[in-house]
Formats: sequence, C-alpha cells, structure tokens
Amino acid sequence: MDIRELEYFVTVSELQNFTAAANKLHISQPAISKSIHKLEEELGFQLLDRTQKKVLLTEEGTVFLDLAKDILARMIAAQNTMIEYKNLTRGNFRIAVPPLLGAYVFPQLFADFKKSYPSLDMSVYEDGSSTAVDLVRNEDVHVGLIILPSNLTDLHSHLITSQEIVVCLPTDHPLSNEPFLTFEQLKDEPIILYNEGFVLRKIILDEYAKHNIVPSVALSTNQFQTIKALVAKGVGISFLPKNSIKVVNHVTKIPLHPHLFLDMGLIWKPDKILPLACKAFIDFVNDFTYK
Amino acid sequence: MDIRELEYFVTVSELQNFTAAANKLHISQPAISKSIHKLEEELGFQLLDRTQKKVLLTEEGTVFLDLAKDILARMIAAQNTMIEYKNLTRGNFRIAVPPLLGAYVFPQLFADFKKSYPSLDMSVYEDGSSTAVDLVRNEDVHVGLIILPSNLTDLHSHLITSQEIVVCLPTDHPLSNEPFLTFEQLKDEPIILYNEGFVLRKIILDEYAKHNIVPSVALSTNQFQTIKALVAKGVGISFLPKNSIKVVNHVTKIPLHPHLFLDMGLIWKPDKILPLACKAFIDFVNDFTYK
DNA sequence: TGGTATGATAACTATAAGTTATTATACGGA
DNA sequence: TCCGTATAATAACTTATAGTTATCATACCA
Repeated sequence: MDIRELEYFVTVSELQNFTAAANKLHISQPAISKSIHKLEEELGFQLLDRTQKKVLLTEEGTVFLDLAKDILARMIAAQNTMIEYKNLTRGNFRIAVPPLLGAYVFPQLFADFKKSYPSLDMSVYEDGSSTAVDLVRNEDVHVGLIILPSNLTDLHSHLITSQEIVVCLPTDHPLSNEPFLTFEQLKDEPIILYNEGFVLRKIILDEYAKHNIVPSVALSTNQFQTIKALVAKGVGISFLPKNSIKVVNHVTKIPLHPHLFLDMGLIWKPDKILPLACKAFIDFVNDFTYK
Repeated sequence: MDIRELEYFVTVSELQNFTAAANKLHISQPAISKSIHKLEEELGFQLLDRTQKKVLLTEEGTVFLDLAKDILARMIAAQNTMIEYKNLTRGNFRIAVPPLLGAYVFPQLFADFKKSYPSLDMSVYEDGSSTAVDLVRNEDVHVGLIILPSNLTDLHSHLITSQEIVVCLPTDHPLSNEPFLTFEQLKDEPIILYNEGFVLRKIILDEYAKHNIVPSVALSTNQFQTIKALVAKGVGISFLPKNSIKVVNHVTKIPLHPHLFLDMGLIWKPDKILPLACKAFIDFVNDFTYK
C-alpha cells in the first residue's frame, strides 16, 4: 500500500473515470487500472464498481476513500512544513548571549535579523551560570555570542564587531576634558565593575595588572544600567564599550591610551549539523556590520 | 516521498543506527543509506547527523520524524480498518423489511445473524411508502425481505421460508371446529385486512376474486396486533401466516382448502457490488432455516 | 444496431529499489 | 598513540515493478 496508489485511487474516485484520472495524473490508463487492481488485490475486495458507465465507489471503497484522503492530506502537509524549513519561513535555533552583549550588541543584531527572517525564532540563553562557550560545547545552544578571542581551537568563530573600550567618568570629573587617559592617570580612581565571571571585568583587571596597579573596586554589579547610573552619580569611574553608551547625562567617555578593544563574535561547533535557521543566522552575521 | 522511505527513516531514527535498522527491516544496509539520501535530497537538507558514532536527528529531522510517525500510524490504522471489513468484524448494509415480515420473520433472522456476526450492522428500512422491491431497484437498500414471487426478472432472489396462510377465527365461531375451510364457506364472513399496499391483502383479495366472491371488508389496518385483537373480539375473520401467531387467546387457526402458502425471500440487484457484510448476510440466509 | 467511450489485458520497456563487494572513517581498548 | 572493529558511503550490478503501447471486450447512446 503505497502513497502513489492512494493518490491514483482518490483521483479515480473523484473523477469517476479511469481515463480522465490517467490524463490528470499524466500517466497512461492501463497504469491506473493496474494500480487500482493491485490495491484491491491487497485489500481483498473491490473498491470501485466498474459495471456501470460511471465508476462508482463500493461501500468499502467509500470508507477507504476517506482514510486515503486523510493520509494524502497529511503527507502534503508534512511536505509543506519541510518546504517551509527549507525556505527559511519556519525554523528556530538556540543562541547563548552573555549579559553584556545582550545589552547592546544583540538587540541590534536580533532586530536586523528578524527584519530579514521574520518567521525564524531564536531561543536566547542569557543565564550567567554557564559561559556561552560551555553551552556551545555541550550543544545546549547552537551558537554563542562572545567576547573574542578565547582559546577556541575546537570551535568555529566569526568576528562581528571590534568595539573600543572607553573610560566613563562623571562629566564634572577633573579628568573629563582630557583627549585620552592612561591607566597611570586612573590608578587612584575608585572603579565600578561587572561582577565576577563577566569577561569585561577580567579584561579591565588584566589591564590594571599589566601596569602593576591594584585598583580600588568601589562596587560590582551585573546590571549595565546600574554601572552607568553610579558613574553619573560620581561613585566611581568605569570601562565600557564605546557604542554601548550613546549619550548619558553627566557621563563623559574618553578613550584609553593605548587604545583598548573588545572583539565580539559568534562561535559554533564545527562538524555539528546546525538547523537551517541557525545557518541563516551565521550567514546573516557574516554580512552584518554593527552600526 | 514514499511510505517506505518514511518507514526506513523512522526505524533508523529510533535505532540510531543504519545497520541495525537494515537488519530489522530485512534489507541490506546500502538500501537504507540510499533511501535516506533520497529523502534528504528531495527535502533539500539533512535529517540525520552521521558525524558522531550514533546517528542523531538534526533539528529538521526531529520535526520530520513526528510527521512521518503520524503518517505511518494513520497508514497502519487505515489498513487495519480495511482488514476488519475483510474479516467481517466491521461493516454495515441496508435492508428493506416490510411491516408484515418485520413482525415475525425478520426478528429471528436478525437475532441469529447477529449471533454469528456481532460486529456487523444493518440499517432496516421498514417504511411503507416504497415497496421493498423499489428500494432494492433504486439501490436505496442492498437487499430486501419480501413475499415471493413477484415478477422479478431483473433481481436475484432467494427463498427463506414458505409459510401457510391460515384462517383466524374467534374461538367461539361456528366454523372454529372445522379441520379446514374453503372460501365458499367464508363468503359471508366480514374480514379484517392489512391496508392497501400490503402484499398479504392483495393475495387474499386475489383468492376471493378467483372464487368470484366479493368479501365484506370490516376494517383495514397496518397493525398486526390490531388484526389479532379484532379477530379475538369477534369483529371479523382474518388470514395470517401460520407461524406469525403462536397462541392467542380466543383465536383459532384453521388451514384453507386448498392450502395457501406465502413464500418469503431475500432479493438483491444482480451485478451490483454489495458490501461484504451484505454478502455475508445473503450467504447466511442461504443456510438459514426458519423455525 | 452500430459507433463511441471506457476499462481490462498482454507484451514490452524503463525506472528505481535492492544486492554484493568494497572503501573510508570514527571510536574504543590495549 | 595505534590498531581493530563497527558503521556508513559508494560503485557496479541485478531484480522488481511501475509505466508504456497496442489491442480487445463491453456498456451505453444515438
């Protein structure tokens, strides 16, 4: 019992005519005869009554017609669903986005991607409990948005944007008019950082360490907004990606000397077969330029 | 996209192994490989990830697996349904049963048939508006239970039972002790008959006519019970099949001379393909002896 | 009653499903 | 780290079957 046989049977039933069905299906009439006979042989009774001029369904044929139509409809529905996946009008994937990147790189990326692929869904994992790299390695997510480079010989990666890290000072700070600042100039300033575990914290502390300075950490938080507000209030200075803070009242941004950059990119597991939606996202990111 | 391909895909997905699936399906492993490749080719993307030791579903494969399983389940359900029709554990047909036969031949027949084929259903058409013969000719029903013979060259028929028609008299009637009765003896008795359109009425009136007697019809009814009650009350005499009245108070049954018989049988349209359930009924009736 | 339409049948062809033999590769144990 | 095993892919070939053309039998309509 074959899908093709069902299709032939349904067509003959509807047209009540073998020859017409053959024409509609673009095959010869004997092929239809053979197929229907095979089906009837297999079932053990007649489905069609050919004694009259018109081909009519037997009682059993009527029952079988309904079943066959249902199966064919589901077959077509399944094909259409898969075509949607193929056409990227359906699909979803999982992406890990750490808080820092979720705050300012991801929204733009997401919005632009959605404009191109409105039907594709992504599930965002922003949990701070595992790093994005681990989530990708464990295949809990298909791709991760991270600060590059890490030691990622086992993962593919793609750079999205390189952002300069700038010093954030209260506007009325004595250093706020300098064209650039060095870590030496900042050694006595209390600083506001992300909590332990955030990549940006580590990068800043590593820079201080390079200059053999032990900074005074006024406060740690996992909230981007909190950092900005605390800087504005004069609690301390901070370091943030240049574009993450457009215009904030009472906060001045000054580049470091030498310049300090933060590379952000996408990572995924090589060899692992990704959802088409995720491949589309990777390709999209490839062409994406962060504004 | 073929049922067989779906079956292979589902088996491989469940066993996570091409070779094991091939063994289970009793075909060679390359046949499975080819089939899965064909499916993937057609859909335009991979369903299975063979990069690991175990064969794993891709995201699209997971979606397709559900759809494929559903289609296969419905295919099997359809086959099982048709097997039930074949095995006569499912099925139904339509039968015309005129009121007279519905009252005493049919109940026995129906009960015995149901004992042999408890899952088969029959829809009984007992409407007096069309005759059973017409209902069979128009294919409103598959078979009819009728008084034979009629002029039925266009229909197949099968005799079920031949019943003697007896005179029904009140027990205190002067003729109630006769061993048999002739129409001559009954010419002045008021008679109670079925309504116009009932076969038995016509048979009785035809018999009177043969003897050139115009009987006095006291009353006509379409109710079997009414006839019996009216005879018991002495309103008139009547004529009924011998076995239709077992023992009724105040009613005596006396054979006619010469004997008058009523042949009852089943009719159906030749060439017309009947439901298997109906064929089973015809075969059953063939072996049936009316008690 | 003869012509047309239609399904069945027979013989043949083409397609595709399946087979065996073999290769490439990933994984696990020593 | 390397070898042996398990497993999927590939190639070449065979078989099964779906489809074709040609033709016949039959039912219906004018």
